[in-house]
Amino acid sequence: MNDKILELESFLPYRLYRLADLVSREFAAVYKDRLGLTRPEWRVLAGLGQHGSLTAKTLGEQSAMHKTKVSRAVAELERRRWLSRTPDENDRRIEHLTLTKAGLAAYGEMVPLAKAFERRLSQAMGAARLAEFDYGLERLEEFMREGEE
Amino acid sequence: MNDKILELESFLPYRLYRLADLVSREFAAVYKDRLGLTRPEWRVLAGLGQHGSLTAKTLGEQSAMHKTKVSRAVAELERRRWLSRTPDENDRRIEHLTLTKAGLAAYGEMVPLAKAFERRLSQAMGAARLAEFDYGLERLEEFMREGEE
DNA sequence: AATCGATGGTTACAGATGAAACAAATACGG
DNA sequence: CCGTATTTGTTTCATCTGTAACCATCGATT
Repeated sequence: MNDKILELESFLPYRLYRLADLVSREFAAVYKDRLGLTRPEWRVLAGLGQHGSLTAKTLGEQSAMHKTKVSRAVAELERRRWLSRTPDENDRRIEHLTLTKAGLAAYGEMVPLAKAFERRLSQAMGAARLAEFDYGLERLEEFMREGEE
Repeated sequence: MNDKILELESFLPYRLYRLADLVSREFAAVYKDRLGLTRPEWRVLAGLGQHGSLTAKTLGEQSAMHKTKVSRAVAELERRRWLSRTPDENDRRIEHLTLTKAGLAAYGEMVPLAKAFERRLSQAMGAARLAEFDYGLERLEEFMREGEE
């Protein structure tokens, strides 16, 4: 092993990033073509579809997005009337975000597409392999989160 | 399994992207603090450090970057005099890019840091787990590349 | 209840990004 | 050769991004 040289193509951070980028772009094509959404917008839709109602802050945590991304994505979905804001009764800084009928319809359209996409990915590995891979992801996530706070 | 709902936190594309983003940011802090590089610049440095001399095109393929990113990163590293361009004798569209002394020094400084970073990641999983994980990455990469061309 | 720090969220700004248009050179079919 | 298509690389432009500044509100302390 030459330790003066780094093999980029087997460097874990690079491989991870490249794969994630590739996968993410491919999937982005789905919701972009279909619904004209950006990634932050898709994540907001996904977050609210899954949880029913969230504040901007919780939404950001739940979907790992910077608050400015959340703010802008929410504004856009509101403009389309795919979500609505309900002021909190006790804390006027907060608004509860909920999908409208139209938003739910869009979400309902995306869910099977997302699942189909994921299924294709999973099939690229076997089910057993996938479990191992998932576990690896988990360990890494956990490791990264430790170093944080 | 409710098939009307997608669990974002276990959705593979999302998990991959989130982890890659986290890891990438953390590592970016290293080369940013240390050398003031952006990610594209770091990749150019890494590509040339590893391969000695490349054209912009090859560099782009080798490091999975859009040609405009390559173009700009190369321009910046040239401005710093970390790399130099040598015109190709047979094809005047092409320039061969090589690191200067200063560029090599920076690369030499980064390699052990990169390896240390990767080692810490690897240790988050066992060695056996890592092999499985690597294999999973490979399968996914391959699968994604198939769908391409 | 007045003050002061923390919190939820938006906005302004500066930098990074990719699609598309571009320039310069080469390849290739007639 | 000539003209056209292709390749390499840069630039332009419109969009996306995060940092930092900001505003309004809340909570705790006095």
